Amino acid sequence: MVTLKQIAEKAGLSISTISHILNRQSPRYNAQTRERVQKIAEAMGYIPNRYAQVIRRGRSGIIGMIQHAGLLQVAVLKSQAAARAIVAANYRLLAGDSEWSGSGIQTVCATMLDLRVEGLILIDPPASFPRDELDRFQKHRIPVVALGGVRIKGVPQIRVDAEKGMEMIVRHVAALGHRDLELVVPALPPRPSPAINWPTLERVAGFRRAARQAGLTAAQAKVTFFGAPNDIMSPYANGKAAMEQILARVERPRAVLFCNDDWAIGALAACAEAGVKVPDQIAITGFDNAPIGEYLPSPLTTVTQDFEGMAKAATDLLLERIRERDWNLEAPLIRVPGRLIVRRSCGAHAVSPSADS
Amino acid sequence: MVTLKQIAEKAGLSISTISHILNRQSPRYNAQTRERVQKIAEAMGYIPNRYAQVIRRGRSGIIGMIQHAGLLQVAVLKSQAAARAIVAANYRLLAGDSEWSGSGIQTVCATMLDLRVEGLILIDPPASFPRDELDRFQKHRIPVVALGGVRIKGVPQIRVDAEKGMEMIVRHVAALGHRDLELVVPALPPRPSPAINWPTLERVAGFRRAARQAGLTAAQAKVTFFGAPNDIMSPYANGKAAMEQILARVERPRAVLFCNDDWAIGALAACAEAGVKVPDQIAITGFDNAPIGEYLPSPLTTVTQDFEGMAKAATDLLLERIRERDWNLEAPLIRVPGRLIVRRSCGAHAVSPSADS
DNA sequence: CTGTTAGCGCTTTCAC
DNA sequence: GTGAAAGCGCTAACAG
Repeated sequence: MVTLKQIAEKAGLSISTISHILNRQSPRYNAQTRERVQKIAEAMGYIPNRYAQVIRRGRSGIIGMIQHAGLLQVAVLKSQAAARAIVAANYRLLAGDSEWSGSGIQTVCATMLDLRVEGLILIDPPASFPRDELDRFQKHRIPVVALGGVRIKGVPQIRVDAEKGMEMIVRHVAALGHRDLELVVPALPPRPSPAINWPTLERVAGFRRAARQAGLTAAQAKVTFFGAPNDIMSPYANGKAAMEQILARVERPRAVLFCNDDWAIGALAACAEAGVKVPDQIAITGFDNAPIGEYLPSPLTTVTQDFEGMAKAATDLLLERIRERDWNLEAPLIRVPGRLIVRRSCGAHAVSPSADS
Repeated sequence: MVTLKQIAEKAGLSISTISHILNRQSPRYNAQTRERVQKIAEAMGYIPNRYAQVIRRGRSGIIGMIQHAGLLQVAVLKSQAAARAIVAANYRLLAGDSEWSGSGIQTVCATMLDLRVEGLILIDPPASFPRDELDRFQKHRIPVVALGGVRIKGVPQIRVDAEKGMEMIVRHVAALGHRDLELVVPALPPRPSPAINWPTLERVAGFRRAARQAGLTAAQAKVTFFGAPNDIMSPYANGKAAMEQILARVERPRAVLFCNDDWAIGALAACAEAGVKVPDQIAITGFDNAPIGEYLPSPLTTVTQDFEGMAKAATDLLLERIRERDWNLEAPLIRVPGRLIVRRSCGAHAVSPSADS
C-alpha cells in the first residue's frame, strides 16, 4: 500500500506537506504544488491509512448499527434508512447482523468496540438483548439509541406509536361492521418487567380502548398471547400456528389482528390450507407494512411508518449525544404515529372498493 | 479508553510485558504476573486498540462482504451464512449493503478499502457492479470472490447450478402431465457479453433441454424475457406484471416457471387478483427456496441451495487467495447442485399428495 | 508556503 | 522473565 512517505519522496516534499494537501484539503499551499501532489497520489493509487488517521486523530468517525435482518423485511428497511442517515452525517457505517443470539451478538459487539464506534444504533432490539454488552458501551461512554424494538433502560428510543396504530386498525375494522375481534400478540416472558414498556402491551391497550369506544364488549375483543417469548426467528410459523388454533375453535372471530405482517402472512397460509376465505369469512390485518404485504393473494391491511424520518431522528439523537460528551442519562421514548393502509385482507373492499391506500 | 501504558503503570511493569501477556498470550511469563495483569486489565475494562494493532501488524484481519439486496430473503440467508464462515475463520467482518447509502456502491467500496479489508466477498453481485471498483481491489491485490450472482471476469464464483435446477423443475412439472410451459426470466442488457456467463441463460438452456427431453415442442416451452435489465429492486412488481401479461393472453400456458421465488410471489398475487386458481388452473414455480415460500396460500415449488456449504466454500476460496499472496488469475466458476422442493403451487398434490418436500 | 518534530497505542527485536 | 527502543502511517503544533 502506498504511504505518504512514498509520495513525499516522489514529489520531493515533506510528509507533512503531503498530509496537509491530501487529507486536510488545506488551501494554504501553492495551487501548482497541490495539483502536482494530487496527481502523483492519484497515479500511485494512494488511499489514506484510516488506522493511522484514527490513532492520531483520536476518533474513529464510525457509527455502529446492530440489527437482525433475518426474515423481516421491515428490519431491512429500517436499517437501510438508518444507514443513509449515518452516511449523510458524514460518518462511516459499521453494520453488524447478530442473529440476536448468544455468541452472535457478543462477536458483533466486540467488533463495534474494538473498532471504536463513536455511537451505536440498535434496530429493533429484542428484550433479550444482553444487558452486560450494553453496560460495556455505557462504561466507555459510547451512546446508544434504538430504532424500534423493545424499551431498554437508559437507551433512547424512537418507534412507532403502537397503541395509536392498533386503535386505527380496530376503528377501521369495527367500522366495516366486524364484531368479534381477536388480537394475537407474541407471548411475554413470565414476569415482564413493567419498567420495560413493551410495545406489545401498548398494542393490547390500544386494542382494548378502541374496542370499547366502538361499543364492543370484552368478549368481542379477545386478546391471545401466543408462542414462546422472544421468539423472533419464526414469525410465519407462529402466525400460522396461532391461526390454526383459532380456526379449530367452534366459534371463530370475524377478524383477527396481528402485531406484524409476518405473523399475518403465516395466518393467511393457515386460512388457505383450511379453505377459509379471507376476507369473506374472516378478516386479517397486519402491522408494519412489509413490502411483500401488497403482493399477497389477500393484500394486507396494515399500518406503515415513516422509516426515513424515524431513522433520521434516531441518528440525530445519537449525533447529539456523541457531540455533547457529557450526556445525561435521561433516555426519551419517542413515539411516532403510523398511518393506516387499507387493502383487501380486512374486507374493506367488500364495502368500499375505492378505499385502498 | 484504557491503554497498555495505564495498565503498565498500575502493575508496575513495562508496556511491552503487558502487551505480550494481554495480546499475544505468551506463555513465557510468570503465571502469577500473568494473572495479576489480566485481572487489572479486566478491572480497568481494557480493550486493545485495534487501530494501533493493525498499523503495527500490517494486516487488518478484516474480510469485507458486499450485498446488494433489500427485499430478497435469500440474499440475507447467504450473507448470514457467509458471515458465520468468516467469523469461524477468525476474521472480523465488515458488511456493506450497496443500497444502504446514497451513492451506494462507491461509498461501501471506499469503506472496504480504507479499512484495509484483506479480502472481499460479493453476495449475488449484479451485472451492473462497477468494473473500476473491482479493478481497484485487484490493483491493491485484495482478492475477491462471489457467492451467487452474475459471473464477473477475474472473480471466482460459487453458485447454484442454475441449468440443472431448471431441468429438475421442468422434469417434475412435465411428469405431472403439464404441457405448455412458459419460463419467465428477467431481461438481459441489449448486448449481453457472452463472456459473462449469465445464470439467466443457463436457466433458459436447462429449461429448453429438459423440455425437449420430455417431448415438448418448442411451442410448448416458451421463454419470455421480462422487465428492465438489472432491475433487482422490484421483484414482486415484475413478477406480477409478467403474470398479468400472461393471463391477458387468449391461450394461457399450463405452468409458468420463474427464476426466483420473489417473482413467483408477484405472480401468485396477479393470479389471485384475476381469480385464477393456482395450481388448478395454472401452475407456478419459483427458485431459491425463500423461507416465505412455504407460507404462501399456494406454497411454492422451488429449488433450494446449501447456503451454509456454499458460503463456507466461498470463504475457503477467499482465505486461500489471501494466504498465497501471489494468486494466479484463473477464476473458477463452481456450480453447486440444488435440490427440488415440491409444494402445492405446481399442482403436485392434485396428483400425489404425499410428494411434499 | 513548507518542513521539523513529537507523538497516537501498539508490536517486536534484542538486550539484560 | 522482563524491559528498552525503534517504528508502523499519519497528524498537528510550531518553527522557519
